[in-house]
Amino acid sequence: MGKRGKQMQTEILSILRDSKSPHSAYTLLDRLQETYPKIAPPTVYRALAALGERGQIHRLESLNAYVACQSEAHHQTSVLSICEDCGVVEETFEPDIFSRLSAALRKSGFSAQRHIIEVIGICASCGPAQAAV
Amino acid sequence: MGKRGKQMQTEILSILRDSKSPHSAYTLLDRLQETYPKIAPPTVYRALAALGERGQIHRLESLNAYVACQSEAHHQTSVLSICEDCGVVEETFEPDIFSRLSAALRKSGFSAQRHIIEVIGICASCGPAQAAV
DNA sequence: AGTGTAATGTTATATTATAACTATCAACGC
DNA sequence: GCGTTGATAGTTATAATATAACATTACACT
Repeated sequence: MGKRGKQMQTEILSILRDSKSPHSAYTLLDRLQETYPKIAPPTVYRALAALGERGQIHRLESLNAYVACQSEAHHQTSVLSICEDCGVVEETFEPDIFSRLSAALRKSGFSAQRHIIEVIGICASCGPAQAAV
Repeated sequence: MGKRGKQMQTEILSILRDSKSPHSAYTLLDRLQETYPKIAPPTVYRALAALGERGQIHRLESLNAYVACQSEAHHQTSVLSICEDCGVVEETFEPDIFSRLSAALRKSGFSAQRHIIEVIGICASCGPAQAAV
């Protein structure tokens, strides 16, 4: 890995960590171009791929967008909850659910390799309790 | 809903039902164009949206692709397992998992509205047991 | 027929992602 | 040092997915 690649990964990670809402690859590209005017999409996608492989970011498949991993234990599969209202994404660890899921599928001979769990809803801050305040 | 819309939905549903693997919107567009040479992407996306609302198809968020719902009970949320090898998608119903998931998130004040569960792995037909045959 | 509304058609374009090729650079043997 | 090699990064172009915006048609009601 060259210097430039690392640099981009660090920048992207820090942008993602500064916001709890997801960013698309092109939002990141725009942000990076403020500093590095000439970078192109493949640079961003390469950095995202490397960060993803190390478990430092998660891709939200339902949004085509990316968030920083909120845990120290990267590579632990997590549930991503997405607030429809404010866009905040939270990460929850429910290892039980993943093992039950794998077990259920194994009954029909399916061998699970990767789980995607995303839940769309309304977060605590945006929920009805808060609407009344 | 006009006649044409229904027609497209029926065609799409029948294409999806004829194959256990997912189709992208543009694959469907190509297929439909064999019969209706002039249709454009919005026609396909409108039909997919209507089918989705009625629970007759599922969108695979991780693949940007669509499959027919395999159950009679549409709108029951399901687990979609995707074989990395042959591409077959199976639908499994695990209501327990969804309720546990909602319950877990509710603890932190999140109110779940829609669950996306996709599991990538190797199906029974492609698995190691079969590789040996 | 005339009017209003919803569905459909059409054109254009936005958004997301990757292929394919070129250039750079660092490590290594000579 | 010098060329060779292999990996990384840059560049250009384009593929793939999705929707905005507006025009047209069909249809229900009077």
